[in-house]
Parts: sequence; structure tokens; C-alpha cells
Amino acid sequence: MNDKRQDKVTITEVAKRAGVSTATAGRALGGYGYSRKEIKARVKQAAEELGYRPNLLARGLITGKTKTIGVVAGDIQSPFYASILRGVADVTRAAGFGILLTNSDERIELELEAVQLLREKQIDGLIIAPSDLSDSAHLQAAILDGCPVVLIDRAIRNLAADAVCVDNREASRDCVARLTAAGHRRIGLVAELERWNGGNVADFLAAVASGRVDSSTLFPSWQRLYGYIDALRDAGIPVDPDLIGRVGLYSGEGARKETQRLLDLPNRPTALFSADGLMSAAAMGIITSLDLQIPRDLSLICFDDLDWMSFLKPGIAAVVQPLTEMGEAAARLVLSRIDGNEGPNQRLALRPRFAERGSIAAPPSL
Amino acid sequence: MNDKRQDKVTITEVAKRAGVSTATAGRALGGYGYSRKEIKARVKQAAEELGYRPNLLARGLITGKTKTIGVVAGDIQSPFYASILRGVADVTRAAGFGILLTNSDERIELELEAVQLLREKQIDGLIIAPSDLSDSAHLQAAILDGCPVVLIDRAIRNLAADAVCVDNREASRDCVARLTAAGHRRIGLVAELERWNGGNVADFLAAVASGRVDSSTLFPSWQRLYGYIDALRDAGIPVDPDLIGRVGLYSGEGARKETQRLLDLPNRPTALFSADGLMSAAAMGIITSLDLQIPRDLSLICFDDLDWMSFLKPGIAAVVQPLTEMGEAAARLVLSRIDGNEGPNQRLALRPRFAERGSIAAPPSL
DNA sequence: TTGTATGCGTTATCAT
DNA sequence: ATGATAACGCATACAA
Repeated sequence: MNDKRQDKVTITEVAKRAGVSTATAGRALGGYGYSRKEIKARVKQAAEELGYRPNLLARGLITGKTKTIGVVAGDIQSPFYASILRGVADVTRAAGFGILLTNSDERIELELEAVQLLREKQIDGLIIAPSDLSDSAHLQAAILDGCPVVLIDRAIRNLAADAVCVDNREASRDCVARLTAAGHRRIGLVAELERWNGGNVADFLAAVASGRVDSSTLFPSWQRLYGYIDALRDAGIPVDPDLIGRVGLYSGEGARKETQRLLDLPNRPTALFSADGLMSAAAMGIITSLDLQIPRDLSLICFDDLDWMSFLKPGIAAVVQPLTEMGEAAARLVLSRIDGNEGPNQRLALRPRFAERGSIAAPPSL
Repeated sequence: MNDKRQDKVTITEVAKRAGVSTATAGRALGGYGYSRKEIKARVKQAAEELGYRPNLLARGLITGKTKTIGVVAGDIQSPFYASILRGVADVTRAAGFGILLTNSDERIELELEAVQLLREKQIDGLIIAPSDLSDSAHLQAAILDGCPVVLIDRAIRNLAADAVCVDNREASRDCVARLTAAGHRRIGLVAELERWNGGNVADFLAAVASGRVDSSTLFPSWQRLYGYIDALRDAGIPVDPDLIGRVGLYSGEGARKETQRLLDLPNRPTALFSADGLMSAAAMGIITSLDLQIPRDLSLICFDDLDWMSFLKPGIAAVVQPLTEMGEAAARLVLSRIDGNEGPNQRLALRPRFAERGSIAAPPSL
């Protein structure tokens, strides 16, 4: 009965079997142009019988649209990107779009390759977590060529792209303020702090002090450092550079080292703020290995909520980013651009939630 | 200098600028056919100057190959699929392939839609975690049409597809044997146990007893139940159906309920075996909320290693599936088929690692 | 409402 | 080694 052989069945054969031209067959099946419903039924039946499936390559070649969006994630394996991706996938699927996925490993060379491949595959739009906030010619080119770009997690100055982020600086300030409110004055920070104009932490502190830093186009970890500085200033506490753990490369190993260093300090911090998921896991490992009791010996607050934080005893307070919502928003933005929306670029700053748990107490010596 | 306007530059314009035919330009750029290196250089320069990028739709239309593989995952958001995807992405990228990603939510209707879309987009191969082990006509059709399929995490009987799994039954038997060796006789199991020929646990136990179950083509959670039964039999312990927590739908809520039920049992189990990551997180939550001390009050062993298991005190023993390796293997298999490999179908069973940690002790009452 | 003819951008075929 | 030309499968302009 069913003919589903090696030979692909094209619209030509459907047309032949239905006794109409290919143009008519196309109209009947593709839902464009006009066609009598009698004919439409006949064509559809023929298509059914032959097991016809349109070749979207051919369609895309002529329409100039592929109904596919490209996604460049830093590391698909991390819960951060996985959740964002989930949001993107849900929204795009509902709109009948496919998603072409690539990893950049946060490296600009890989990102360049990825974007090129995606564009050669003629994606209709691009969602990307850019690896480099200054080198964005490839994104600029995409936009100029009519391929809308939506940035996620980070924004780039002077780029005509929409962006979906959270207000890292404010969320971070809020976190650290909770610690100062509890009485802490020596608060350690464990953060990536890579990639800021090639500058180091001291340079950054100076630049912030002189007010010449645009926090909205920093990498997230620098924004979080900014919020940390804000909170200390609000509380009248001077910033001690020794308490800023700069992990540099994004690795668990580096995070463990910096955490260890902070907790080995002669005048050890009484609270720790870890600036992302990877840092938090590493910090927690060290804390456990040192047999420190939270919050008796050390208060802890984390950016990014990981599942274990809610069922440890006590739970670990955390900033919960609305990750799938970010992915959904990014997808909606890019679809809207593809749809022809020409409005001004949006820079969405979604509000993270704060999960208050039992990891914050007054410092030990008080 | 750089012309990167709205108008796309095609091979025709490159050919014109280089003073050759489109055929020659194609050969010079595409790396097929013959062309003098003098000409090749001239064409390449012209391409460079114009910022030429090939249109992979057009190429795919004529070659019949898109250098794209489709992936159907259950839920991209879960660490399980995220890690597998990472492995797939690494291998495919190295081979110059893109990946088109979709979610099935483990629902056959969504899977059918997804596979159809992917095939219309003319993927060269498919990697899929099938939602239904009996309804596989769409996969059969793909294979017949020359689109190789690689199953992941689950195998389907009588389907000419390669598969990459782990030996769930054996790994599970090993886990439970560690518990019986420690002296446990009442061991609770928390597992999904959905989708087995529409049958329930009692039916399954009967079928196993009569030896008419092919464990290699069961859903993983049923394979793990099989291994649980194996271990009990080896230890001469009768299976108590009350100790088998069947979550049914794949949800944290359901898992919490079943765990709660098991731990509320009048003759409470002295050890728990949770059959996957979601179950483990749920079980851990309940255990924590009941203030049970591991392993003093309860021994625990988990299938799937989650990051918190290694830094809780004590750590939680777990079966570590080689997830990225599974993804890599699946990708290599599908690429090899695309490459023309016609050998017999492979059914890879990768060996999981066991992470021995402090969550196993002798039962309390001993 | 339908059919004819043309084109999308590339590779394949076959002369030369 | 190169060029003219025909595909690939579909959508679109235009004529009928």
C-alpha cells in the first residue's frame, strides 16, 4: 500500500497524480494563492497517497526564509544555557521554527566559525550569548544583511540588536546589602572577572570610583562586582581588594583555588558571595571540605539557583534568574523582528527572584 | 572598502569579477573538480573582496546533503540531555556538521512532529531518544529513505538503527547488590516505570519470573527495576511490591509522593535506590525534610550523578553514566553511516562508572 | 481559478 | 582545465 521508497516524491509527482500543474499543486498544499476546494482535496489526497513531504531547502531557496533560527550558546551543558535553550525551543517550536544550535565555549574564534556556518545555512535570525563585547563586526554584518540578532545575558554597546539580560548590578547589590544588614563587614566575592578591556580589578575599581563605567555593557561578573561595590559603599565599608576572588578563566578548579585563598586569609571573611553557578559549586565543595558550618561559621549567598541549594540544611540563599523566561523573551524578540517589526531596539532587563534561605546569619565574632 | 550590503553576493558575481564562468568559480571555491591554482587564487581573491559566502541551501538542494543532523531530545533542560547534547555537538562540529535541535518532552505526538520537521529540512541523519518503543514507523520510514537513525538511551526491537545505551540492568544490579552486601533486606526503589506495554509492575514481575522479557529493549527505568530484581534474587530476598515506588509520570512531584510513601511505610525500608536524577533530587528533598541522617537512618544510592552528590556530607553514592561520551558515540555512529558505512547495526552499551561515597552503611536495626 | 514559464544559487554533466 | 547548460524542488509573475 504505502509507497515510501528511496525515491523522493516531489510536488511534480503529486501534481501528475492529481492531474494538475505543479503550480496548482503547490498552491493547494502550500496554502498560498487560490485553488478550488475540490481541487485542493484531490491534490491533498494525492499527496497523502504518495507520502509527499515538502523539501524545505527548495522552499527556502526561493522564499529567502528558512524558518530556522540560530543559537550560539556558551556551553550547552551548563544548566544556565540549558534552561535558556529550553525557553527558546518552546517559543520557536510553537511558531513552526527550527533551531540550529552551536557552542562557542565562550571563545570568540569558535563563535566566529559558528556564526558563519549558521549564516551560510541561511538562518532567519540569531540568538547569541556573545563571547566578546568589543569584537562584534560579525554581528554587525549579520544585522546589516537583514538577519536580526538578539543578545542574551550580555549587551553590546553601539550594536543595533535587541538584548535580554537581568539587572546583575542591582541583584548583586541587593545580595550584598543583605549581608551588610546582617552585620558583615568582611565579605568575600568569588567571581569570574575575565574580559574587561584587558584591565584588572584595581583598574576597574578606579574606573568605577571615577564614574566612567557603563555597567549595562559589562560582562555579568563585572556587573556583579559593581553591585558588590555599590552595596559596600552604601554601608560605608571600604572595598578590600584582597576579598575579591578573581577566578579569571571560567573553571571549577580556579574557583576552588580562589575560595580556598579567601578562607585561608588571616582575617578571613565572615561571608561569601559567589557570583555564578560554577563558582557556587566550587565554593560549596571547599566549605564542606573545611568543615565550616553554614551559617554559623560563614554566611553564603549565591548568584544562580542550583537544585541542591534548596535541599541542603540549611538551604543556601540564591538569586534565581528567570532563565527559561529569558530564552522565551529572546525568541519572541527575534521572531518579531523576522516578522518585520522595525521598532527601536529593546534591551530587556528581567527581574531575578531572590530565594531567601537559611545561609545568612550574623558574623561569628559579633 | 568592504561591501556587505543588503544584496547577497552570489557565485555569479564572484565569477564575473574573476573573469571566469560560474562553474569554474564553483570548482575553485568548493574544492571539487579541477582548476589551475592560478585561477583558484584569482577566484578566491574575488570571493574575499566581495565577502562571498556560499548558500548552503542551494548546495544542499543539488547535492542532496545538508551537513546537518537532527537531534530529538526528551528535555534539553535536564542535565542528562544537556550533557549528551554537548557530546553530540562537539563531534558534529569537528566534522563540519550543524545540529538541528528539538524537544519531545517524551511525548510521541511531539516526537512525530519534530521528526517530520527535521526530515523536511533534509537532515542527513537523526539522533533520537525515542518516546515510544513500539510506535516507530516514522523512524523506520526515515531509515528506508536513507536517513540513518541512531537511538540514544533506549533501543527499539526490530529497527535497523544503531543504538547507544548503558547496561542499566547490570549497573542497577550492582547498586542493589552493594546494599544487600551491607546487610539491607528492605530496599525501596523510586523509579519512573511508565510505558511498559501498558502493563503494571505486577505484570512485569510475573513476566520476568517466567523469563519472557527482553531487557535490552525496555525503557531504562524498567531495566533498572529488572536489575533490582536480579540483585534481590541473588541475595535470596523476595521482592516486596510495596517497596517499588512507581512514579509514573516523570515529575518531581510524583517522585516526592512515592518517596514519602515509602518512608512512611510501617516497616520502612532501610535503604533507598533512586533510579534517575529527577527521582534523586526529589528523594533527597524528602529525606532532608524528614530529618533522616544518611547513612545512619537510611542508606541511599542513586542512578545518575548530580553535582551536589559529591559535596554533601556524606557524599551520595551514584552510578555515573558517561553522558558526553554517549553523545559523542552517537554522533560518530551517525556520521559514519552518513559517510556510507553499511555494516551491521551496532548496539553500544557503554559502561557506567560507580562513585562510591559515604551514603551506604549497615541497616539501623542490625 | 489555473497553467506556463522563469528563477532562487549552487553543483553536475558534458562538451571543448 | 574550463565553459555552457541543465538540473535540484519549489514558489511566483503573468497570461489565460
